[in-house]
Amino acid sequence: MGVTKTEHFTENQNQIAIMMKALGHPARIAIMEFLMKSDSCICGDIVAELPLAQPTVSQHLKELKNAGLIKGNVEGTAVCYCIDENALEVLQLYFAGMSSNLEKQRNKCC
Amino acid sequence: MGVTKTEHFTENQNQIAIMMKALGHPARIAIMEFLMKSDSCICGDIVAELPLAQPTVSQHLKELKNAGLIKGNVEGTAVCYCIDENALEVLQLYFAGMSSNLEKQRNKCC
DNA sequence: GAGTTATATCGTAATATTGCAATATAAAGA
DNA sequence: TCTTTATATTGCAATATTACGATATAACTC
Repeated sequence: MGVTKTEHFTENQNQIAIMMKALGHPARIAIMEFLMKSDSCICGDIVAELPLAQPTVSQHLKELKNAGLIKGNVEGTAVCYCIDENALEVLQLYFAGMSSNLEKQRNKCC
Repeated sequence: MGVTKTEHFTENQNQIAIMMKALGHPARIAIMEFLMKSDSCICGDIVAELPLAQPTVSQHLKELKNAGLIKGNVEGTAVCYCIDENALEVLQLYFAGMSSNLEKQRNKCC
């Protein structure tokens, strides 16, 4: 097989999984951290920063964009990529909710 | 090729990516949510809950465990899986840090 | 328009993931 | 010990991901 059975899970579970999957690669984590720390969001600067070829970086950017984690603005010949704050908030709230939920249930088993 | 170039990224970036990757599948998100919501952490109950065959669920549990997100306790013939609170806290703090960082940098570009 | 610069897409090889049937293992009970 | 029950492992087919050279596209500059 090799096909994920997305249809058996809730829309929310699939949505979270898609975002997590996009973040499940060190290059894409590095891109997110670069966009967060740096003043620049120019694609060329990301390519220069990462130890990967330009087509590879372009592909990683595309995946982050498809997952809704970043957005891209064309500026002349350059493209400016930025973190989508809404997406990040979804993730932040998801994990905050999980953590506080765990707190309540402590020592229930194991 | 097809091999992730982990050696070019920081240990922290790789560690975060490993955990995110493990959560990058709806079945594994469903498992985490089940372990969070339910009183049970018995493997058999997870298998019963998920729309996947037992070997498939076993494999997903293994991946979550390898990523450090859950821990397993043998209890007779059953195995009790629980969320590793430390791992979840790492993720929660990671996203909280990102969110607050973004807040500061709002409207810098794009 | 020709050349330059920045980014995306195509094509492809190497490798990884997903899912499950079949089977193995390991503990509990008869 | 034999059987049952619960979980893990193996093996394999289908598919997805990763990386990059080659090439395409698209917007500036002259």
